[in-house]
Amino acid sequence: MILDAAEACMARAGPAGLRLQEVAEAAGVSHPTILHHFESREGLIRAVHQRSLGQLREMLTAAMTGPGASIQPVAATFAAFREGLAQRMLWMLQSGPPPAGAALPIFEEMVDHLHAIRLRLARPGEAIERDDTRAMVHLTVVAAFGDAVIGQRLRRSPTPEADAEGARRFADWYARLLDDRIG
Amino acid sequence: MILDAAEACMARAGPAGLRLQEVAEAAGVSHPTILHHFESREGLIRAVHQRSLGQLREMLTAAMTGPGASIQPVAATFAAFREGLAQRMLWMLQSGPPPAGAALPIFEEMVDHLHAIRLRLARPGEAIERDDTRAMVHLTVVAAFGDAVIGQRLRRSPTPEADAEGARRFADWYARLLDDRIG
DNA sequence: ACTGCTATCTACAATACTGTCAACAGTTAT
DNA sequence: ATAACTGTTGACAGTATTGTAGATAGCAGT
Repeated sequence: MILDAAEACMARAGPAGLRLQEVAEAAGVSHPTILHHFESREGLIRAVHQRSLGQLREMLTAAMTGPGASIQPVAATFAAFREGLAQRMLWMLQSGPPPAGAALPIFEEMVDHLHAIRLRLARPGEAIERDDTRAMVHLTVVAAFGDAVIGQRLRRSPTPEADAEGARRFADWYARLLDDRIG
Repeated sequence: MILDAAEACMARAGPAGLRLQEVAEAAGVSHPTILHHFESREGLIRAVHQRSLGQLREMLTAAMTGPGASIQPVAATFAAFREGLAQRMLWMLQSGPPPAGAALPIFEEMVDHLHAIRLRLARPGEAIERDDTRAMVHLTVVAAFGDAVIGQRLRRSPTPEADAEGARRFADWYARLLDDRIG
């Protein structure tokens, strides 16, 4: 699939470093074939982003609606960002302004979701601020994103496996931190 | 200055999108002059990263050794990342493997610094885990990085000024969250 | 069978980009 | 003054990259 090949090439140098010849070779076609399907180099990049946007929504929705109140969803969010979501968001950011609206709706859904949980768990008379919930979700997203992008450089793990384990432990630690704040 | 021009050009498309002609024009010189000083395009990019590395260390040290136990340093860290530190780290990440060691020492210093504060504030008999401190610093760095890169897209601020204000409020909120955990 | 459509290819054109070269000016040392 | 060195430049070479054109093959509908 050409889009997969394009993503693989972007992994090396980002959207600006994408080369049609390279994508073509990776996809096992000639480069005019790519131009035939996507109009231009820019069109190919747009198509990659379009697909990424759908995957972003899918992965975050799955993470959010999983079992558990906080630990599980937070761990799933961190995992999703590590498994390519962060890189795709990065590529979209680096390709100029977002295609209108883009990722905001899913973020608002996450806020709604967590706020409902907090209201359900609240002790009678306890005030639950929506801004507070929004900040929690914001922190979770930026931390998951940041950890996916630079986390590996801060951990001094010798192997990728050890790094993945360290990332899991950090996500769990963070989930408990959030839990203390929620409960 | 050529390095400033190179950074300005990178701001558009990252290291992979850097064009010597473009840098030359921005710097007011011809492109062979750049090659004369930096050997090659790669050499120019390396030089930019070398300088960025020094600035990174400088900014984080300044943020860390500022007044206050937690609120001020955390706010300063977030501000530093927003003022270009995050973008420079991103460029370094996108230019292949780091030049050996690179940013780790400053991270360890931050852990030491915060851990000393925690030990000083600890009630007698209270156990302070170093791994816990490390996780706090890790969270602070990845969150500051993440907020600098994607924070603007999550806030729906109409103007850059409003966004900056929102970022400040979020940094304060986070600093208080950390304070509760420390104190 | 013929027509039109789609996907694909090879070959090519036009441009963009990096890096080299020889020349030139300014500065410093002898 | 002259030589050497440094920083700069325009012109150029070689290659890479995007995009175009025409030819070809497969396939569906008539």
